[in-house]
Amino acid sequence: MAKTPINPEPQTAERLLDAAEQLFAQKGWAGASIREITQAAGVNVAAAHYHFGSKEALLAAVIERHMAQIMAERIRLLDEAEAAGPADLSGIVRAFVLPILSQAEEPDRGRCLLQLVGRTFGDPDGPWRTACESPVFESTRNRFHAAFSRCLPGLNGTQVHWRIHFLMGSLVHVVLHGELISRSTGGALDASNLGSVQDELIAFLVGGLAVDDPASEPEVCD
Amino acid sequence: MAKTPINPEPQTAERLLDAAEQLFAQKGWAGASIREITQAAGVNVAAAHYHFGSKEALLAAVIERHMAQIMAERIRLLDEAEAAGPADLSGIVRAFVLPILSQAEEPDRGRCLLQLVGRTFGDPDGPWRTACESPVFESTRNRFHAAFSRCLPGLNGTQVHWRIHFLMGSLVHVVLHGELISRSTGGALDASNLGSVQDELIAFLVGGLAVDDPASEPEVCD
DNA sequence: GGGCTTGTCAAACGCTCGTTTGAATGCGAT
DNA sequence: ATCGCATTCAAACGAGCGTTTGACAAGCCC
Repeated sequence: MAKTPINPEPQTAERLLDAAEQLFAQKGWAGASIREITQAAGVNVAAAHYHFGSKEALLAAVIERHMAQIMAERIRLLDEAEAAGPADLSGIVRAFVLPILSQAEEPDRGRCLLQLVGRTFGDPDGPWRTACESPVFESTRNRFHAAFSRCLPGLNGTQVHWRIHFLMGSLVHVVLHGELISRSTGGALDASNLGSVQDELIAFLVGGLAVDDPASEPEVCD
Repeated sequence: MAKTPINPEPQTAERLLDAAEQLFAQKGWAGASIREITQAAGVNVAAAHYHFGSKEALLAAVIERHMAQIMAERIRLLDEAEAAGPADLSGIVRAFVLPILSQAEEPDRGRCLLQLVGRTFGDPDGPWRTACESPVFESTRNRFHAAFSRCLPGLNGTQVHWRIHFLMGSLVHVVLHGELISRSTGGALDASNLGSVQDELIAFLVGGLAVDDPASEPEVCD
């Protein structure tokens, strides 16, 4: 029961989680092997199964280790934004987006975790999908759906739902490929321009969320 | 030289491409095996290496088979939109988005191919990335960058570049997960509502692209 | 001390992987 | 008839996979 670590190396399980996080993010579920992970962690192959039971359970543990904390941070920011009455659209978007983006800033663990979770959306049936259907995700999504709906009275629930997913698409794309996108414009993605990219993203998302219901204005005008 | 097929089964290579497309899209690069693919195609394991040389080359052949055609369709629509003077924002977005979405409608091959390519963005270093850095992609991106820039005179090149990527994120997300998103609202994603989802997406993207430069208006107002 | 649990280790389990081989087949050209 | 070429096939290659096993060391409780 982990009363006191017995051996001189106290954190086998945590080092496994670290290595698994990084390698799953880099190579994907099928691409990263238990042997690679245990070797990177400097532990025996059997240790992974002893501590987690299976490769799949190891992945689930990696995701759960950090994702609930991001959801909590989202809720905290939303509470903060709604402290003085209903929040405006920009505030809700920031509460949704900033916990992800600030995690993406720290290159060591944060970005790996996010690439890992972002890959969830690209792997249709792997363990990723089921791992991300936890109630924490569900409740957070409901909370934000309500906040957005309050801010966008002209839209019905389905429309809000779709727009949240449009938002998530842009967000995931930036987290996964921000560095590559930035490099293709000539620059890097460091502290000097990361803030402005975040502002650009938030502005884009607010602009998209706030457009009028296309069904109510069938005419196209620029 | 494929003068005339000799054996009674005329298209071994094409059936391999079909099966590879579907299984790569379903299971990912490392998740789909040559044995699975050749079995689904009803051909021998060695046929894959005889016709394509390696698993990696097979994937490249799959991508190249359809992606250039989507790019050509994008350019065609953009030409059409610009036939009578500079196109408006909505017209450019439609030219960029519709070839993808209409492919996504046909469940047989189109959607598989798009899930396959969409996964490209989620697989950092696999053969996907290099396969999608072809000059066809490059030139199409440049063409649309110019069109968007003309439509958004208040933004510099880097801003336009980022906004195009925000757009691509939403687009890829919808293509990959449209069915799942739709199911989570209770309905399916069939012909009855697919058109409205497309309109919603285009409206969202136009709204996001058209927002003012956030750097020039530092104040937040809803 | 004698059990008992916890953790680690090397070794092996059966299996699937991508790839290669070499023989067999069908067909046009000489 | 004979060669050459294109194509297919069953079988095998070595490597790596996830997982299991059994032994062994170290601390706890009686």
